[in-house]
Amino acid sequence: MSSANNKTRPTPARRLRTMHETLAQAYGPQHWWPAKTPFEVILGAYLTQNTAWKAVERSLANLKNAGAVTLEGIRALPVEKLQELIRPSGFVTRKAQAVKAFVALVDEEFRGSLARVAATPAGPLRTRLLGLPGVGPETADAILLYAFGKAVPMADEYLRRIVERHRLISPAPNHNRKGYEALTSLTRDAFAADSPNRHADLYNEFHALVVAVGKAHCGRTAKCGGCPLAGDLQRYGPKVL
DNA sequence: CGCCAGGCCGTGT
DNA sequence: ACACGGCATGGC
Repeated sequence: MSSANNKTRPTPARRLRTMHETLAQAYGPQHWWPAKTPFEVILGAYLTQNTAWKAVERSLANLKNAGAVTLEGIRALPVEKLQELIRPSGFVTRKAQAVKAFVALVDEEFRGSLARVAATPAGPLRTRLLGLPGVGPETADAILLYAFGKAVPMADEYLRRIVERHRLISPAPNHNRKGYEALTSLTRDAFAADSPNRHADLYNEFHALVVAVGKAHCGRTAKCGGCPLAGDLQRYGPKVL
């Protein structure tokens, strides 16, 4: 046997489901995504790529002042002006072009209607989004889940760290596409026993809680002191990193 | 003043 | 397939 308590150790999916409850107790309802409209969610999803949310807030404030938190607002904006407005969140060349490309997709393939985009089934829509420049799996899933309410689990750097540090999955290949899918697959498994009509809400809340705990405790170096999940790690994990 | 943030992409092996 | 830098900017 590899360890003394193998028999009583829950499956990784079970542990993750329990961690969701622990986080929900610790942090309460998160009311995600922090945005008023689906399009604002989408803009935030682009802008927050490898960027602190605080910086995204300043960019969104700039866009609001310019009346550009709408499809038509972005359409009317020259890319140079768009770059200027989103400058606080960095990677402006790429992000401005990427946002323009999203609007172009809506215009050219959905006749300018975000509602028509939202009405598209999650699978095909995910493929379309992944075909856009500046949209990887996480951005695509954030849009599907938080802008359009699809029952799509999402993962991020924080979840990867939590899952790795708690040894829920093997040390794993770094960062690549396969690693991301392992995380979303594990998340699906974690909530598989829950009613399907609750999955969208559960995925929504779970990721929001992961970010909440992640910001406080799951930086590049772990800050496990005071972490609500420390008990789980102590009980089942080999050691705190 | 360095490190880093709610990733993605191109290039090299 | 997978590792590795670069990408821009501002907070702490």
